[in-house]
Amino acid sequence: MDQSLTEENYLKAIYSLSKTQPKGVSTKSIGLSLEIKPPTVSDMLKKLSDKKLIQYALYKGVLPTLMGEKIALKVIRKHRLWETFLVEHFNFKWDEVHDIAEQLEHIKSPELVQRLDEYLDFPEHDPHGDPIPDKDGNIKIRHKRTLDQVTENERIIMVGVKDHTSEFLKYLDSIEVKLGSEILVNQIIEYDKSFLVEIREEKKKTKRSLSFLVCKNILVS
Amino acid sequence: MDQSLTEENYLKAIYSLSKTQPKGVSTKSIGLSLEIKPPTVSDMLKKLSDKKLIQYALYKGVLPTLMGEKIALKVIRKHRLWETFLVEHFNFKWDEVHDIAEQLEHIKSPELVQRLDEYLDFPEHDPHGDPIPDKDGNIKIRHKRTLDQVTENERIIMVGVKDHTSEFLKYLDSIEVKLGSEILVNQIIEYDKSFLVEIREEKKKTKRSLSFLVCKNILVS
DNA sequence: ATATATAATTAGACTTACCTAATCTTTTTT
DNA sequence: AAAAAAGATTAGGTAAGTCTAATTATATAT
Repeated sequence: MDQSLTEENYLKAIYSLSKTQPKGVSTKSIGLSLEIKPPTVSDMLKKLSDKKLIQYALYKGVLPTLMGEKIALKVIRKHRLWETFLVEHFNFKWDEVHDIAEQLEHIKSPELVQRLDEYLDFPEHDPHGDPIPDKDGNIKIRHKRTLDQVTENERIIMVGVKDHTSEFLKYLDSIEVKLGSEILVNQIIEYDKSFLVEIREEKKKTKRSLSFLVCKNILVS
Repeated sequence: MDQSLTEENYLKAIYSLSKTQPKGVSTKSIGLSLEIKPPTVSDMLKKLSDKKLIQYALYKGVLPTLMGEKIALKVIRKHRLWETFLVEHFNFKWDEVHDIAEQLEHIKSPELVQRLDEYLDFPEHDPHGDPIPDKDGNIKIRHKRTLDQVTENERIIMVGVKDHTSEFLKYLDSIEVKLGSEILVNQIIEYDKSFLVEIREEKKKTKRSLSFLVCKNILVS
């Protein structure tokens, strides 16, 4: 009945990749995402398919079944709840929690998840702005724009990141861009598509130049 | 450098058993404690011995080395800190936390343990009265009496349990005996060595009869 | 449309952690 | 002190999850 830690990781990866490969997730991309060689992935796909957790036909990409998706969402729920917990109660920074949550997400105890959710007062988003699935696996995927899609003179709010690496998150810290920051796009430089913006906090207003790559990884609404 | 989850469990079991088998822990008892068959235990003993985590000679009992003991104490520390956390902050009962802590104790993050310890304000005892090793692995093992060793008319304080099963803990709940309860031994019945006691709480005083077996599993000071 | 490149799978092997059956050692009993 | 019992180890095997090398299938490019 229960999945192994490894199976959970595969399902999570397949679920996430299916959002960008909706016609079927390739063996190769799963391997890249989990740092596992393709033949190993192939074996696991067979296994997950036998368990009816993914749809699989030889040489075609895979997609989670309803059951598989449900399991993936449970793991993602736990991951994001723990990240929220670590930041809100243990004073970790948003770039420090991923690896720990990667372990905590596999703790098996529905009761614990319930208490955690209550303790956090049923949060809807984790510290990176990602939505937290509810206990039935319902997730609100609001289709968000990235900052690079915003036009000149728009005023938007930073609501999430696409790149979750500690490197990127620390960079955002250094330029004082955080969830909830108000960003005014003053000018878009044609040449390199970089953005001149004004970041407005409580009292402070700061002018910054943001590269195209950085803009591509900032979610706004 | 790092131990596997399995190795950690063996070291923890060996450490604990060494307290009652100080001349050497038998293969059989390790197997019983971990519910693993002796030949499997033998294999692991060889492995742990190669890693210099236990002292081992064929057909003799084993004991942890300094390094092995240090690792065991780290795991025990995490287990007891998590149990404390679950009871104090997530409102679990003392009989519900063991299995969850059994999983949480293997989370690898020294930083997390440190924050957990701080969050709990550096507790010295877990919800069952067991001492929590400090971050250097120092543990205060106070040699405590069990209730059956107390003489008539003594007044003592309940400070721990020897039996950690949910069954026993729930029984104690049902008779309202908890850590810190004041117990007055009124009479010891010769025939079955049961104890007639008075349990004193804030306002209430309750008379109870406790069987010899129950007394054997209650630690007092 | 065929050749080439890319991707996926199969075949065979390794490690960890487990097992049973058989053997060897130590302890206990008579 | 020898026989019996208990305990520990060795031998050989299994399942999960990984790998490399070889093969097969699909996609791409002339």
